[in-house]
This record gives sequence, C-alpha cells and structure tokens, in this order.
Amino acid sequence: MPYPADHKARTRTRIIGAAARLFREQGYRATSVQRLMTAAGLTHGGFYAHFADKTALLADVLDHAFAQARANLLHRGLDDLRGPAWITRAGRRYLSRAHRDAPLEGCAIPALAAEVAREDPNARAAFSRALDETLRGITERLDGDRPAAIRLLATWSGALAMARAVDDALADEILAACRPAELPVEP
Amino acid sequence: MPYPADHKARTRTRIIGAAARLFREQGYRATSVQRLMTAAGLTHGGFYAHFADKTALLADVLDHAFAQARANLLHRGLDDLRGPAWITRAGRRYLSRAHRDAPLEGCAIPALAAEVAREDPNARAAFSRALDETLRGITERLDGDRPAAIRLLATWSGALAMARAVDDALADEILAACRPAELPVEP
DNA sequence: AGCGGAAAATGATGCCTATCATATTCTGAG
DNA sequence: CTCAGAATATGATAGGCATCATTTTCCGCT
Repeated sequence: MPYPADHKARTRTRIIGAAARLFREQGYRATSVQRLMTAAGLTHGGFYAHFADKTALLADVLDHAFAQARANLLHRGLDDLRGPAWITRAGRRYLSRAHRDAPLEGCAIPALAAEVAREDPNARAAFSRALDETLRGITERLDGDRPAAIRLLATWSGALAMARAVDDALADEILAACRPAELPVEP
Repeated sequence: MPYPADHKARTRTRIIGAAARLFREQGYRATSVQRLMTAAGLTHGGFYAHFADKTALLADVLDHAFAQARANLLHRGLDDLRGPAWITRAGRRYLSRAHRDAPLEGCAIPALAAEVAREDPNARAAFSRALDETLRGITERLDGDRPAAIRLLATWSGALAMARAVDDALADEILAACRPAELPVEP
C-alpha cells in the first residue's frame, strides 16, 4: 500500500466538500466536473476513480451539506436552547442577511431542493434521509411536535429561497416578516 | 405587411408559454433553446428573432408563470373568499399532491427561485415585480396584513419545494403538516 | 399573377460538457 | 535504492449547447 491508508478517503472527502460549496452556490447542473475538481485541487479525469458519475456525488453532497446545516441550526451556541428561545435564536441566524448572501455554506433546502426534485431517485432518497434527520433534531427542540418542526422549516426555507431571488429591499422585508420578532436581528 | 399584424406577437407568446412549462418542469438551465422551440412548434434558429438571448426569455417567463399561479391562488373559484376561508381553500389547492406532481403549470417559486437567484439581475427584477404583485393579491385577502401574506407564501412554497425533493411518504407528511386543517384534502 | 418584405428554417461556429482509456507520478515496503 | 502498485494526470471522444449568418418560405398587397 504505497499511499497512506486513508489517502484516497481524504481526497474523496475533499471533493465532496468542494462540491457541496459549489453546488449550493452555483447549482448542481451549472457546476462542471472540471470546475469542482479544480476547486478540490485536482484535475478532472481523476473524478471517476472516486465516484461512478456526477449523480453519485450529489447524494454524498446532500449528506454533507445537511449535516453542516444541522450544525448551524442546532449547535454552535444553540445546544441548550428549547422551545421559543431556540426558535428565536435559530430563526435569527437562519433568516439573516448573512445566510441569504452565503448559500455556499448554508442550508441545502433553498439551494438544492428544486434540482434534486428533477434528478435521479438516489438524490431524492439522500435528500429524504437527510431532511428527516434534520426534522428529528428540530422536533426535539419543540417538545416532540413534529408537524410544528415541519412548518417551521418550510417557512424558513421558503423565505430564504424567495429572499435570494428578489432585490434587496423586498428580501429584507421577507426575512423580517418570517423572523421571530422578540429579539433584534443577529448582526 | 405580408403577415397578419399580430402573427409575430402570437408566436412570441407561444414560445413564452412553452418555455414557462419547460422551465418549471425541467429547470431553466436544463432546458435548451432547441427543445423549447421544438415544443413551441418551431425550429431553434428563429428564437433570436424574438428574444435577445435566453436570459431575456426568462424574465417574460416569470411574468407568465406568476400570473398563472396568481390565477390558481386567487381566482378559479376562490374569488369571493377572504380570511381563514380563503386560506383553507387556497391552501388545500396549493399543497395538494396534484400541485406537487405538476410543476409545469404550478407556482414558479419552488420551481424557479433558486435558479433566478443565480441568473442575471433582469430575471431577479422580474421575479421581484411578479412576487410583489402576488403578495399584494394575497394581502388583500388577509385584511391588509402583508407580513402574514409573506409568511403564508413562504410556508407554502417551502413545503412544496421540500415535498418535491423527497419520497412520497415524507412528501405527504410535509404537505399535510402545512395544510390548514379544517377541511379535507382537495381530490 | 407575382412581387416585396417579414417570419421562420437551415446549417455552421466554437465552446463546454461528461466520461473514459491511457500514461505518469508518487510513496511506503523490501 | 529500487520497485510495485495505487492515486492522480493527460488527452481524446462524442455529444450538446447558445448563438448567428444565410437561405427559404410565406402571405397580404398591387
């Protein structure tokens, strides 16, 4: 075994990380294999030593991106919050201008749901699994009320999707209307 | 004037109509000029006699698609409803399985917002205008409460976007959770 | 009847794409 | 120091893409 045992796995992870950023920022279809491999510091041909094809990568990217979004939503300073306190703080973060302007590290739902709906069933399955896990995490913060968790994520992701597609003034209005109102906006 | 005076305008409308369906069903980027012109009953080269380029078409498509969505949301049997009665009836229609499974004639927000966010500013401006007009229509049905209109559309469009990206069981759960509960589901 | 000019079709350009067969480079083991 | 074989790079193929210059078709007017 000429290379360190985990070398290939680490490269694979690097590719997924680069793709997760690019897919969210520019879209799945709009991101070429060439560009994502360059972003990962490799050349295009080697891609197929790691993934059967581009759609196979998409499933892994969804896992990665949802895990990142879960961290933003449930941890990173929000670990101990429950109920309305968690909603307020998490909502301020999710519906912030920073999140609107940085899709590349943000939630995968507004960025990728539409394309996943049109791609192959593997991507849909991965999206289902990852979304369900996220919903379980949110449900936990809401006293087990899963329908409430679904409505919350629908509202937030829908607001972010709209805010990204409109001019700044309307975007701010949308984010403000959907943000829990009790506390001032996160900087 | 060798052709009927409105000939060109009618052809242009036909192209927009075909594109509005294809863009929502398959995505803006995934729809080639060739395919959309064929769907309109024409050949690809003539496209540029009607539009400067593909992005110019997108703005017109957004107008067209939003107008259609407004008709579904505010008219077609819902003209006289206001307040909770309208919410219930419109919500049953918007969050139906039929709407989930027929993006080609449905709301443009879950289908196209993500791509509009990445395309040129003209598309964004058209999306802003069309969305604002839709919000005005909804606000009217809600006693002038515009933030409530925004939240409603965010929730519904977010729910539909998620429902389209997941398997059928989870999709039904999402649609049900976001649907006003007072009446049974529209067939 | 046939002419003129607008509308649409044809066909070509050059670029970008996913994929894959082949070659090269790297690095731990002997 | 060399070697073997895995990991990556190179280069090619075939197809799709947006766009545009050119040609053909159409149809109301004279």
